[in-house]
Amino acid sequence: MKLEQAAKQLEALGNPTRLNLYRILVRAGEAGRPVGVLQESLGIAASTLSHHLHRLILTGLVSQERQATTLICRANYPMMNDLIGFLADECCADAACNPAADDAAA
Amino acid sequence: MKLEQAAKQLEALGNPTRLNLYRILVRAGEAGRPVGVLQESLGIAASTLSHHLHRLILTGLVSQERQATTLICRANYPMMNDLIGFLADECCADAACNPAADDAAA
DNA sequence: CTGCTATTTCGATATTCTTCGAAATAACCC
DNA sequence: GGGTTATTTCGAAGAATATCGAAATAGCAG
Repeated sequence: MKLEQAAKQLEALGNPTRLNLYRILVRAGEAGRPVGVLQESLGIAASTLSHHLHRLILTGLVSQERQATTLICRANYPMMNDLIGFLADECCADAACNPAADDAAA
Repeated sequence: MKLEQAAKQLEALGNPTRLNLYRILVRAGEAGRPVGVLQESLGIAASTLSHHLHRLILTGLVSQERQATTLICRANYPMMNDLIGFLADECCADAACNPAADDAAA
């Protein structure tokens, strides 16, 4: 079941607009970014941005928090780390790129 | 430009069938797997598998080598490591998930 | 409650993806 | 060359995606 989730997250990041968006959020750190600021940064229609944000939120890669009328978006770092961990585990599971992982692969 | 390539690779992995396929290849290690074996493992039409393999090959995540009539497919580990590196760099660029990366982010 | 700003939802369109079977190609054996 | 197995390319159908503008909602200020 983990594979399905990983695929969804990878798919979410596998679109240039969303990857760019996600990168901005990652670099924004804890402060996050309001939707409006993201829209100006990306130069796309508000509805398009909303659509992409929704997809990222569905996979758990991004979270939102209301502050009055504006919505602050933040990257969900633990989720990203899980995803990187999944890829790394697959990659090194059979010691192909890291001989030291041999034992763990069993 | 790196972002475009990363997005393409993430998109390639962001499909359950392809992610599964890629995982099999990753776990197969240096030995790789013939296309026919992959087809049986995945239980999909040969033409469908060929299509997915083509996409993975286009992104550089998978390579092929002929051995007589069969084609051996292998995961391209360095490419995977690059991709993981890209994600990790974005993730830790602003020290949000790893305080020690502060300096590198400047 | 009225108005204002921020954001989402709706509806629509063009593009891309996924999947398959049938036919074509590749490499070998005899 | 003829036959056999392995794999790809072709052609097509249905589903999903990306994008936008217009209209609807959310939250606050008076």
